[in-house]
Amino acid sequence: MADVHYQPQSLEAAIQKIWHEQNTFVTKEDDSKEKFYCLSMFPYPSGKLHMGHVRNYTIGDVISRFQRMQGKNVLQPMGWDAFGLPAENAAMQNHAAPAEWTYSNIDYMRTQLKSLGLGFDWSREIATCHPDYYRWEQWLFTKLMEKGLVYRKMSQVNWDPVDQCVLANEQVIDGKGWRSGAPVERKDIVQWFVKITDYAEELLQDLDQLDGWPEQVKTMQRNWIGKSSGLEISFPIEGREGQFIKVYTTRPDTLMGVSYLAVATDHPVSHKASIRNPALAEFIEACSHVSTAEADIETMEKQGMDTGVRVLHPLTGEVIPVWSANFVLMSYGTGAVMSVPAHDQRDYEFAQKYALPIKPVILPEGADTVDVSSAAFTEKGRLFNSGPFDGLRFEQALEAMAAALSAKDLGEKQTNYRLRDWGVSRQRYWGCPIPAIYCPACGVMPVPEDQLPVLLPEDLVPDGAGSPLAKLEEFKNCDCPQCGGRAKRETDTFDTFFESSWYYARYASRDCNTAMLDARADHWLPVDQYIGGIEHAILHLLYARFFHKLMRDQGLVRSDEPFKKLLTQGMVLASSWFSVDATGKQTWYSPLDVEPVLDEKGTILHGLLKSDGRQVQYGGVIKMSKSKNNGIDPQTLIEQYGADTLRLYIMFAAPPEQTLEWSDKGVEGCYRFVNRVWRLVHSHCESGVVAAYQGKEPLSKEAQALRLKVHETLQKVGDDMGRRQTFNTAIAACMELLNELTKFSAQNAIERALLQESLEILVLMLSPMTPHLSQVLWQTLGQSGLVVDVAWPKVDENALVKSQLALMVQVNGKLRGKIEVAADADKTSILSAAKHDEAIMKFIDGKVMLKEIYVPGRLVNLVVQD
RNA sequence: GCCCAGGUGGCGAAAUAGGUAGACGCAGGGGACUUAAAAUCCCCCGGUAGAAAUACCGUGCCGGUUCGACUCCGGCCCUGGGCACCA
Repeated sequence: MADVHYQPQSLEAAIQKIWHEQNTFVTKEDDSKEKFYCLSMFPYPSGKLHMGHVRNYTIGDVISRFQRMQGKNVLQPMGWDAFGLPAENAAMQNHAAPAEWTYSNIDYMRTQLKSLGLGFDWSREIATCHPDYYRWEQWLFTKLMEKGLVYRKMSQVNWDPVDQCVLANEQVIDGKGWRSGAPVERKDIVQWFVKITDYAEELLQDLDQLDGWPEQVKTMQRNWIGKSSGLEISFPIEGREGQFIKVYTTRPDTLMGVSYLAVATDHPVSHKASIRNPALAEFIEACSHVSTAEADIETMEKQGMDTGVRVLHPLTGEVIPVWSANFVLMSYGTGAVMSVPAHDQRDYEFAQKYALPIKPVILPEGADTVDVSSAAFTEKGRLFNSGPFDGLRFEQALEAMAAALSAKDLGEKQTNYRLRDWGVSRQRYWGCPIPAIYCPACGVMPVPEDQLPVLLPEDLVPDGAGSPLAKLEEFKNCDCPQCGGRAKRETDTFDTFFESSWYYARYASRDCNTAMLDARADHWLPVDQYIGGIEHAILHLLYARFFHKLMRDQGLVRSDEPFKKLLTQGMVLASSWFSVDATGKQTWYSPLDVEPVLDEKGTILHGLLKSDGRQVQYGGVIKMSKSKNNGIDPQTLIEQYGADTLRLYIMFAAPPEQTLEWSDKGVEGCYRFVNRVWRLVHSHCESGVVAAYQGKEPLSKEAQALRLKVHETLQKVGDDMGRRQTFNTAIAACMELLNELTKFSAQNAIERALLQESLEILVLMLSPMTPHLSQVLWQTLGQSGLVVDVAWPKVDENALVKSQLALMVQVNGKLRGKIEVAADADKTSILSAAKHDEAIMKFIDGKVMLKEIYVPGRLVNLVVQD
């Protein structure tokens, strides 16, 4: 035959050209077909595609193509989460405007996505930094202002005293600013908040209708929302008539065991007390040098100091000290907690450290003493040491305490949420301007609709010392829309989660310039399949759910939830290598430049640099990142093996939810497979294509077995790709089938027709993963048209009928043999066959049979007395 | 610290509803083809004992439920993700 070699580079470019010319993936609303909206999380345009993107978008593309072959009208859009911090950092480095950097990154990454053969509808492309996009979130925000769903309040940020700017949590390293190295300070500034807590209950309840979401993600969101019920209790401040410290507790049953109150270091009580207490002032100052990140606060050493303030127990009048403590957060609840060391472990440790009293008031069920000599007793039980409440259990105690407190007007039952309102202000330049105006005469007001959008000037270059917007007079100064006097514009920009909270809806109405969304949004929404990293399980997905409800209540969409089904993909990892120089500085090397050295068991000892043979240390298999220099560039692989091989490997190496460890050798294995498919199709077609076997003519035993395998595989692959979404096992099944097909040699015209049928099915099954290869081979097999428009092949039930079954036979649960039985054999004859099998008789001879178990189609277990 | 996952051969993994542990692939070993190499094709490949048949052990650790546990239950260890200004 003419030697036709597999040349992915030219082949893939040619197929991509056809898709482009025929507008293959441009999607229109079409009521004659079931719609399927398949969405992958849009990328931040960081410069170039990384493997995590490749994985995300390949999964989405495979699902999209599979669903299209099921006859659905598939929408798969793509866009750019284009505002954000990295653009400002790059701008500072290159002394260029973030806009320029962002747009050129977008252009490059778009060509990369196209070279992967992803079937996106590019006519719907969105970049969130474009005014046509962000004007609508400004508009929605002004509507929320009118509805009272946003407000301003003081809130803490990480402040770099040298660079005079607000730092993101990730810019605080060991309590110091990443650029200046100065210890961070906490600073209170006025910021905008959106009342997500007004929707807390609905966000919680509606999780129950998200059947297509992983349980794990729903659990995380439930815990994040953190609904609890308890009491809010007021402790009167001694000597200050009419003043109280309010606390919220979920354990009111322990109220009689309170030994102190703990308030945040930035609680008004702390501040007031510190005025005449230099030691306390110093303590509070010291505590202010910790980042605002909860993980930092929760893991630091618990410290506190007596404020000297005293409160009265609301029921007994007992005098209770008030401590200022670094682990109490002002932004949580009331910024104060009641401490019961006997029944809370953190309070216990704190009390031990500062020699505060530990008063047990709860007994374990059925016991008459409680041991708190080494740890708190944190379970619920029966009250004692609690005066009139002795003997009560939790529920009764809650009611009784609530009644007693409410009689004195010092407490009431309350439902609380851990969820806090969404702080959306950022003191940054490269973001969407918050559309608000401050007039000295008229106050704070939204920018009127006819003045939207508030345009972000795109030519500014940040210098690291605060937001350039705040320094730009022509941006800042404006006229008051009410009185016409001089006014100031808000110079903060939105949290970038704002943009990513509604982009999924805008794709449907992306060219609408009269409204945020139009009727097409309800045609496509909700998203049928959403795919993205597990790291977005809480924040992004919760904010997007919230935004959807805000848009619904604004009359923009009808559905309650944006994402019907969610697939959370795992990260892409690679091995890492480093060396340490005399000063302790680590240098990281690309895994491509290192030859691992193994011991005889295969454990990695160290590596040798391919360049000069220097020894380097193994840093384990970790997330691909720039800082660890262990990223693998997808572009190189596309050039070397083609997009199909890369796509196939990334889908084969692990199930989508799991982390994926990169292996160059694994890619080669997939390349071999692709080549084998190529060669088998060509060697079959060498002697001409034939019509596929239809299941009519009788087949030889071998041919029948092969056809069974083909249709079993088809059944499995359809199930794996559709219901199970385990693409790795689908590909493994295709590999098994290829192995069988390679061994089979067609002896006559009927068997050649069978091979034709088998190859057509194989090519179609693989097409979601290897769309270019399949397209070309489809034509080689004598077919015309686009594979993506071919209907998914149907399983021939007749091909699945088996006459014989292989059953495992166990004795006392241990595998001892196998038997072949007729497919329609009954239980009695199967058990008898098992008992008369030579291998089995050895194990049951002369023993008392206790039980005979037959699991239909699977196994026999004979239980005998030992 | 808190919340959520995961842990199976030398490696990535499979076992879908409690029923053959290790499919498929990688690496490795042996062979065929070749002047040779590459490519390709075939065979072997969890551990221990054994020439083999086979037996025993084996799914992070300890214990439990069951005729039968990678799978269910209780406790522990380790690794990863998130923790509200990275996206």
